[in-house]
This record gives sequence, C-alpha cells and structure tokens, in this order.
Amino acid sequence: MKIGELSRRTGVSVRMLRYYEAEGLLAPQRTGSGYRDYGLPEEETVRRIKMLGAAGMTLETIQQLLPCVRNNDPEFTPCNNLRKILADQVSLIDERIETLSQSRTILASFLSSVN
Amino acid sequence: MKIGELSRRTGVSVRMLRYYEAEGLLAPQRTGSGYRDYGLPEEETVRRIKMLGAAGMTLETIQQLLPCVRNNDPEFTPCNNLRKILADQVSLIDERIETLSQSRTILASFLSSVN
DNA sequence: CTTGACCCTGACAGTGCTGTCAGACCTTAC
DNA sequence: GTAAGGTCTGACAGCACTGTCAGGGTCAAG
Repeated sequence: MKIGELSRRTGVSVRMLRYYEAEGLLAPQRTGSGYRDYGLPEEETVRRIKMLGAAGMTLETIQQLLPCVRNNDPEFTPCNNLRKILADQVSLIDERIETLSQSRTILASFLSSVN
Repeated sequence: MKIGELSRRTGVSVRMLRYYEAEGLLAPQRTGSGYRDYGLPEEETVRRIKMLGAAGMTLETIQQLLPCVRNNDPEFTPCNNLRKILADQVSLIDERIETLSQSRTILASFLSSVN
C-alpha cells in the first residue's frame, strides 16, 4: 500500500511515516517510480512504534527495542538488554513523575498562600 | 552588581539572566559603558523566577505571575487572575502526571511480558 | 489528454530553553 | 600600556518531533 493509505490505517501522519524511515525505523519497498510501498509487516511495525511512543519513548529508544519486538500483543523475543531498556524507561518516567509531583506541591502551596 | 556576580549568587547562568531580560522578566539598569547593573530587587526577582520555574512554569507564565509576586515566602498581592493561572498550572501538571502514569502502565505491562 | 489526487525530496518554522562561540569593548591591576 | 578577566551583542546548535510549503513527478479516471 502507499503512504497515504498506511497513514489512514494507522492514524500516523504521512510526515511522521517518512520521519520514521529517515530515522531508520522503517524501510519500505519502493515502486519503479519511487513511491514507498508498504506491506502488512510494515503496518505492524508502525503500530508497534505508535504503541511504544504512547509509552513516552523516544524514536531512538524505540529503534533499539524494535528488533526485539516480534508480536504486537506485545511480546518480545529474547533480546539481551531489552529488560534493561524497559526498566530504564520506567525509571525515567518515575523520575519525571516525581519532578512533576514536587512542582505540584510547590504550586499548591502558592495557591493556598493566595487565599 | 554585574551579571557575573548575580549569576554566582543565584546559580542562574549568565546566559539565562540575559534571556530573562530578553523575555521581559528583568530590566536592570545599565552603566555608562553598557554593563547590566543589578540591585537586590533584581536578585529577588531572579530567585522568584527560579522558584516558579522549579514548579515547571514557562517563562511566559512566570511573566504573567511576576507582577503579582511581592514577597518570596512566597506571598502574592491580589491579582485578578492569579488564582486562575495557578489553578490552570496545577491542572496542567496533573494532566502530565496522568499521561506519564499511563505510559508507565504500558511500559510495566511490556516489562512483565518479557519474563 | 487533461484534471485532480497523491507522492517525492528538501527545507524552514516552532516549541522553550540552554550552551557556546565570535568579534569587540570595558575594567582593573601590575 | 598591557594583559587578564568580565561584559556586550548576535547568531548558530541541539533536543524530539511535527506541520507546512515549494517545486516537481506519477497515476487513474473521464
């Protein structure tokens, strides 16, 4: 399928589909005239990228993870540092949540001082 | 005092001090030769900006708030939409925390599926 | 064969800071 | 007067995308 259709089917903009490719996460076939030609495997990959992205991951991180992802349940094939990447990611999110919580506390105290 | 000293005293880089000014949050005097000349009030302002920034605020938001801030306890003078700005800010942070929490859940499920 | 819809590449814009560098002036002290 | 250190402005870079536009091919239908 061509890029427009894939975009419609996945909800990912054409721009981002091309960006995924530029970042090395996708490598669709090309037609004789240079059009990108995606198959179902690529569509699956896009869905995985989307899912991982929804988990707050950077494309760079996703790229490291992608080779390890085989199904979209998601299941993963044994990949050496897969667990580490995921665990690090969780830590990262925890840090951010912690920072935001502190900010919230500060803000709340400001708010209460305005009574 | 000159910018370097203020930077040392507040822990805010010279670069950022100039940036605050460019964004309209600070307006130090100038010496005859064009050097920025900060007084204690400016130093206080910088501390407030730092505090508000630590609460995750954008300089733009801080700028709206700044005229309302009088002390660094912090206390605020009655400013019309001060409460609204602060409340909006808290909502914003809550949204972000919510998003991160969802991401964490997704990630955690990935992680458990790799067992 | 023409029109419209789609695709291609490359590049610029914007976000919200933050660092760094260049080229030049000021200040202080020796 | 000269050297070191501080300051000035202006501009470019980077992050991690995401939109949009320009200029130009391609494809299918009528």
